[in-house]
Amino acid sequence: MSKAATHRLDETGRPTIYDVAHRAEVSPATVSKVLSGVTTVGKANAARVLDAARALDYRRDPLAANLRRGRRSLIGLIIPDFKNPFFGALISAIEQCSAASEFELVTVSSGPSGAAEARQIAALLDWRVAGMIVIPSSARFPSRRALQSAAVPTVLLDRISPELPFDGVGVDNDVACARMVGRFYDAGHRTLLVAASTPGLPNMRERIAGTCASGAAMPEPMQIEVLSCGNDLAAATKVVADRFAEGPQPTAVFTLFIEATLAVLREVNRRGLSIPGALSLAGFDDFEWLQVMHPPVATVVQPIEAMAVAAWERLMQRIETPEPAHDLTRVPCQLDFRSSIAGPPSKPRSPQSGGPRIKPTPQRRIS
Amino acid sequence: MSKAATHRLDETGRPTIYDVAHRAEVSPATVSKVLSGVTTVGKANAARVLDAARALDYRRDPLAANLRRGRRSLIGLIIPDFKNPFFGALISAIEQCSAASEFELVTVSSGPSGAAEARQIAALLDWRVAGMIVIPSSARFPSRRALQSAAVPTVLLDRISPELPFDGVGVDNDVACARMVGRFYDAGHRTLLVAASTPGLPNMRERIAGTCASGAAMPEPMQIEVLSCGNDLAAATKVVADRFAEGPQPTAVFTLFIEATLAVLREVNRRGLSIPGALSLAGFDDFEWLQVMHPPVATVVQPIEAMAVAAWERLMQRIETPEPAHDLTRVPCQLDFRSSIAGPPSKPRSPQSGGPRIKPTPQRRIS
DNA sequence: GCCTGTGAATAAATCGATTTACACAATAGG
DNA sequence: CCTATTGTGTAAATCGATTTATTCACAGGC
Repeated sequence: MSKAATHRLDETGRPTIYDVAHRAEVSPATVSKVLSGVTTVGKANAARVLDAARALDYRRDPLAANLRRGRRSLIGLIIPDFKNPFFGALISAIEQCSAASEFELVTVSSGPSGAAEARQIAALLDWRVAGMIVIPSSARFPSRRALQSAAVPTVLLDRISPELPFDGVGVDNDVACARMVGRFYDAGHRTLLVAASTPGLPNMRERIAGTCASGAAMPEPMQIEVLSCGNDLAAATKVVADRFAEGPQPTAVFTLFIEATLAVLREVNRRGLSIPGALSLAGFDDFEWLQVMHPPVATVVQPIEAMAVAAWERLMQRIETPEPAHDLTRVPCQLDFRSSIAGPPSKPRSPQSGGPRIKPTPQRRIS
Repeated sequence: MSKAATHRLDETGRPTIYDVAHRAEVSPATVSKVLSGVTTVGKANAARVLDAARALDYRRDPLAANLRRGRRSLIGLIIPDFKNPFFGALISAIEQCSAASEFELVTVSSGPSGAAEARQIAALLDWRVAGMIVIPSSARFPSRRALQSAAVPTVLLDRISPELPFDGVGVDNDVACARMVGRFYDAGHRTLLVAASTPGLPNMRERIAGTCASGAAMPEPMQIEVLSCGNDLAAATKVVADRFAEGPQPTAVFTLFIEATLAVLREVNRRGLSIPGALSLAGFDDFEWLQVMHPPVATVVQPIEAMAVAAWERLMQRIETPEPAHDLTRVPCQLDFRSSIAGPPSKPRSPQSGGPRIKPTPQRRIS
């Protein structure tokens, strides 16, 4: 009682549970019970507490509440890079899941190179998050030990691998790539240049594997060349430029990450190549601007919403049942075959001349 | 002592300050002092505490620490939309500032429509953040009262207005737009279509005002038409399409937000217009993909890094000196004049013909 | 009438750190 | 030699909530 009285006076003005208790003429314990929905409280008292809380505009201090109770009310989300709108869309979708739940979402980034990953995970563990969704920055995932020993429910997202001892949600990279390769094949291509990032990311490995396997399995096996383009746009631009300058001119390119797509478009521009006349192009990851290119670029469309929902639900499961199973969920990608893929130039030509023109095929999206 | 002993056994394994104290054979108070850098501790004891902390891999619980001490160690950042890479880059830059400081950054979004703004701000206030950086979702900014009465140091970013009682950091929208208008004028344009979002956002108002004022101030005043395109891509696409279908064919378009730029590019595509032959185009906000368009699109480049640094420094100032001044900082934009701006078509044509057409098939700049 | 069981409410302990107030020793000053 | 001062260290209170253990009243069973 004196606690409430003194407190009410010296603090900046936020009411505490003691103030509410005082006004409702009950004990702080009763207030706590009412506010957290315990049923062993009389109807009359519950109503008085609710009134008092409303009247004082009381909001519980999550610091104190979380400190006392074991389980915490935060979910941590770690993404590699805020600048990549694919991750942005993922955050957005996960945030929507969290808004409908009792948890609050905290998003931090590990930096494109993953330098901050361990630090950020440690910080989130310090805050005693109830669970984490992580897009790992590398296949080795050095923070795994910390996460395991902290026994925090964790779901890996997008870059998942069966070797890591966590639940995971990703897309069917191999299948999607295989289907895109099939499209190149059907259009008549027998050679394909694949622009990958530094292999080592699990999803990238799957994409490369799916692409190569599919190409090799064709009735007339394709000749597939994989290019390691690094992680960022600058590196990819250089690698792509070098490849176009040196090797035999590619007639079909499949870019496995968005920076590579940009890099190829730059090079195509620089050389004045025509798409799909001289070069057919398809890319992983879809963005609106790819549809306003000339011609629109065919892409593998990742099911962002479905990934977010799957990851969230899996995490909620693990929080309720903390058995450390590790299941991998695969969400199927869509392919959007736009007019950037056509047949190869009928004859080998000099790079400048372009190739045969075909009229743009109507856009269609298949599941 | 018994506290430490019991604790060490039943808990999941995180050492507390009592464990460290026990191991270093000092009191918890001493440990706390050493760890927070108080100097009134003997060298020998300090060293022992540090050793013990390292040996136990002790990490302080920020919940307990923040609960006890008045000031908190979190900075809240509220942005409208994670999907917009401009905001993504801003988050990234601010995160770098925070990494070099003692504060941790928590980023949440208010949703493109701002529906969640009040809720998110209230939640951050519950967590007793030390300060906030907010990109308001509307000019009215209904949360201002809550922020003021909580007396939390706050810096508004990007969408700032002298009417709001907070410090603010933004760009020189009017100047940048005026300069871009000058470029159109110099190229020979005397009419200009301006694609704005729903006016009401302070930055958008400034852009419109700067554009109109500059156009009117030219030796031969320009005729400027402002189009309200809504907030999202779908709305902008429709408004732009309607305008191109009905009015006199525009020969120069200045898009004041990125969705409008995309919408215009879509429409240009659909109609097979040539840029800059039939239509000159410039846009606010720069992204890498705008450079791989045909031709590359001229843009106003916002100084993202500088904005982040300015906002961070201003916030740090306000946290140290909590006087509720409200200063507005303006960071200058750069203009990147790319080849999407040229002279207007030499003769006016009928709306149906829409100026010179090019084939919808890709046509690169042949060097 | 007495004992037991149940529902409702509270006092007090607790989470893990910080801070205040005080104790104790060593040094300095007179 | 005694007191004031300074430098170090600790016991205990505290932040604001939750939870445990306990009290109290009342109803039912024998």
